[in-house]
Amino acid sequence: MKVIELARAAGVSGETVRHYTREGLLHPSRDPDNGYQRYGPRDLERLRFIQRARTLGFSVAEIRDILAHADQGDSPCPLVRDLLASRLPEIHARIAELQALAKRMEQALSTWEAMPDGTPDGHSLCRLIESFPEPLSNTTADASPDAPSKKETP
Amino acid sequence: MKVIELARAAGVSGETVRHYTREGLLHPSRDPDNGYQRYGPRDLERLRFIQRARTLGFSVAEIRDILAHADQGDSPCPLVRDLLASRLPEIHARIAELQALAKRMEQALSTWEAMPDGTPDGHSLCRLIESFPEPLSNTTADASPDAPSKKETP
DNA sequence: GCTTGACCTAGGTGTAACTCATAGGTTTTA
DNA sequence: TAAAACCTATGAGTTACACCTAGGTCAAGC
Repeated sequence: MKVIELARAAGVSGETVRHYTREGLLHPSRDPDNGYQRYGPRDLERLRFIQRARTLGFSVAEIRDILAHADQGDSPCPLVRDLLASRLPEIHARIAELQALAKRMEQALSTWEAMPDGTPDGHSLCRLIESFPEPLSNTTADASPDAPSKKETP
Repeated sequence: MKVIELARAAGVSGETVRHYTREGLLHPSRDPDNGYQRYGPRDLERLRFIQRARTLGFSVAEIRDILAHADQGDSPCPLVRDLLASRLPEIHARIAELQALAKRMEQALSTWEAMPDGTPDGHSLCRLIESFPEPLSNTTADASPDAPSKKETP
């Protein structure tokens, strides 16, 4: 199979297949005549595995690790389970965040209906946003020298 | 105020303040003595506005536009409302996606408990993932020449 | 035989919103 | 006075691809 054939069989773009190959998730052989990448049915299985793992929230790098374990004959299952278990609470947190966001947006839109559309007065920028509660910030001071960072689904 | 002072007052990192400044959301003056950026209380208000807008799901570029409108004396409100209204369904879709993801993950973890932890047999990589339904793929063929793309909250 | 279109290669760029690093100058504090 | 904390500008790294360049390959139709 050539790139596009594999891609079509799995329902992804050729670029995606090339990307996974560059990233070391797929290991095609080479056609000695023209240097084209050649994939076999095992690669299709592998690609489908990748897709399922992606829908489970694994990053490409994590999937590469999982596949590397499996390629070495080790069971990747404990790794997979750990990753899954550690990610799950993050997902739930993200859902809660987004639900709060949606709520704020809906609240904003409905507040709007009660407000005139005109230019906001004086120094105010947009009441709609200005009247919103601030994100829970440590308004006073921050112990750490710099970077109060917050990462999401890494 | 210097960078860090503004940053601490708003509960963000100095880098973030510098980033917003580079991106044109904040317009500090310069200390002629040493070239340091100088922010005033208006910048703190502005930064807090930015934070609220970010929690409402606006991108930095969108906020720059909103602020530019307001700086010109135009009401940014219609712009804000349109952005809000167009983004809301995307947020809901994203929530649904994440909920489905969480469900799959939980299902995976509980399926696991019924399975042995050992090396998966033969050619299987990880039953846990392999036994999952494939993402709804157009397994047969794809009309478009390439790139079945899918974007999320741009 | 030749063109056309679909495909291939490698490599580089772009995306979002920062974060981190580099290299050197300044201010504050002990 | 020296170290710690901060400042400057600039460039690179992060994710998972998509897109582009520039040039090579291949099958089909004329």
